[in-house]
Amino acid sequence: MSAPSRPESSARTSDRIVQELERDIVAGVLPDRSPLPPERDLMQRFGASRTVIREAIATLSNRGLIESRPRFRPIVRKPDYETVLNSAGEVLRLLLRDVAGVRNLYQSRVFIERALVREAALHGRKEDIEALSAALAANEAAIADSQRFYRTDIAFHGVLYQIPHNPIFTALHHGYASWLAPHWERMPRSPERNRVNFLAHRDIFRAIRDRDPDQAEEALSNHLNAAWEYVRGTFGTEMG
Amino acid sequence: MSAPSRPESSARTSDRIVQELERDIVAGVLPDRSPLPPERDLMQRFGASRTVIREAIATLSNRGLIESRPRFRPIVRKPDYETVLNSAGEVLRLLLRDVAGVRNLYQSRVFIERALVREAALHGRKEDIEALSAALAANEAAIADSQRFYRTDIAFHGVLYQIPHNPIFTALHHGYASWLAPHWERMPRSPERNRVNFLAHRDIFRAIRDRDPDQAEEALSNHLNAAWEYVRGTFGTEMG
DNA sequence: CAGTCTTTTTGGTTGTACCAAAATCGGGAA
DNA sequence: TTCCCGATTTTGGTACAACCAAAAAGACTG
Repeated sequence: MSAPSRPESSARTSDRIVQELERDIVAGVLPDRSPLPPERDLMQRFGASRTVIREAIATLSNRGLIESRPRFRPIVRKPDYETVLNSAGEVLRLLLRDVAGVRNLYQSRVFIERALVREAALHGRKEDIEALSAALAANEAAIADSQRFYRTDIAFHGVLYQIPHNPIFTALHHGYASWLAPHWERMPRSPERNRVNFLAHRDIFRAIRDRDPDQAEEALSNHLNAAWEYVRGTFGTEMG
Repeated sequence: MSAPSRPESSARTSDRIVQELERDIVAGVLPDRSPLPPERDLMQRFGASRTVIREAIATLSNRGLIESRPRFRPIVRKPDYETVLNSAGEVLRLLLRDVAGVRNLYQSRVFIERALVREAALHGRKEDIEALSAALAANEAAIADSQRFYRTDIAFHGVLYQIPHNPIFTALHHGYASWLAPHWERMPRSPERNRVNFLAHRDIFRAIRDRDPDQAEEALSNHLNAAWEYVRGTFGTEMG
């Protein structure tokens, strides 16, 4: 176990190149947002064929360390937590084709947010509460405009993810939003429905403001579970 | 916004092949654990050059949909949540080179586990409590053997991640274990230290068994924060 | 039937070549 | 001079042919 159980036959040239370029990117030798050197330059630098170089580039692209639109020079992207979640998302999407996958993901979201509202109620700073209050106001102001309401809805929940001041949660929020979006966007919307959601948000906010974690958690649970029930119908077949 | 904002110049042949192979893998046409067809077969099937085929294979490999050891036939891997977390992990590792990254990750773990022990205390079933009890016993039995203690330690925490019965958390536990392992393994160990950790586990377990979520959460916080303080010293420089 | 040796298959890599689109350059028009 | 447009160069996308070494498969022998 403790032995280096990875013979790790790193005999693949492209892997070496990937590693080296990764180093350069995180170290800033290849600055963020700058274009990657041309493939023909890289093959000279690494003494490898273009095939190998392109393989390395493809790997970096899949990792999210470079943005490569089809006919353009790849752009270097210094990795952050968004990058991490994005690369996970590409595979995750395959698991969201059936309802079970969506349910698992949504359940995890509810679980996280329950903890987040507790955290907000117990340790949220004054600025956090104010940010929440502002997001709530924006949410209310958008009730008539379902398109805008959707965005302020996401933003309200987003504030919760910022309270721990941990970039992982910020990224996670964006992840949830983008992964669930395709399923959520087909949910029928209306000012009445928006109003219901706004009121739920208000309940959550008030519980947090009043420093009542149990109440906050319950309000959030009710809100998200109701939303789930609401979208259930939009799925094709049955579900658990 | 609502317009298909993705011109998505799908001019890349390999992308099409990737998609098609992905379909085959999730649909089971290419069974899990079976070897991928030889590259030369694939180039005939898709009417593309080997260059393109290999690019597609590289992409699938990076996504975790096939396991490709250097000189062997790639093995098809039907994606699950482990796959998702693994592919995230490859990028995440780059962010764990500095202490801030490790701290962020560890903080998130503490946050999750605090919620998990609450959940266990409030809604854990009898079997869950029993599993926890068994893991605790194994943990105690391994106090003298630091190597084995480490494993039972991870296993004890792992039980917590299984209580929500959501495969995402199971995968997340494996993720945390493997991502943090390189930093944790350099922590000095001793039977005395193991005993301290075991007692902390026992406190957590008792609080859960007694259905006291607040107590469970606090016991877990103490345990994990103490562990963090303990490994702080093993890092090179200062930290926040 | 087991174990060993030979042949075939297959992945890893290189090199070259061609095309089309992007980036660059340069000259002419305003 | 400045700006715009067209010609030229650069660069990414794809294809084909070939070679090597290791793996897999098959044949052969004890």
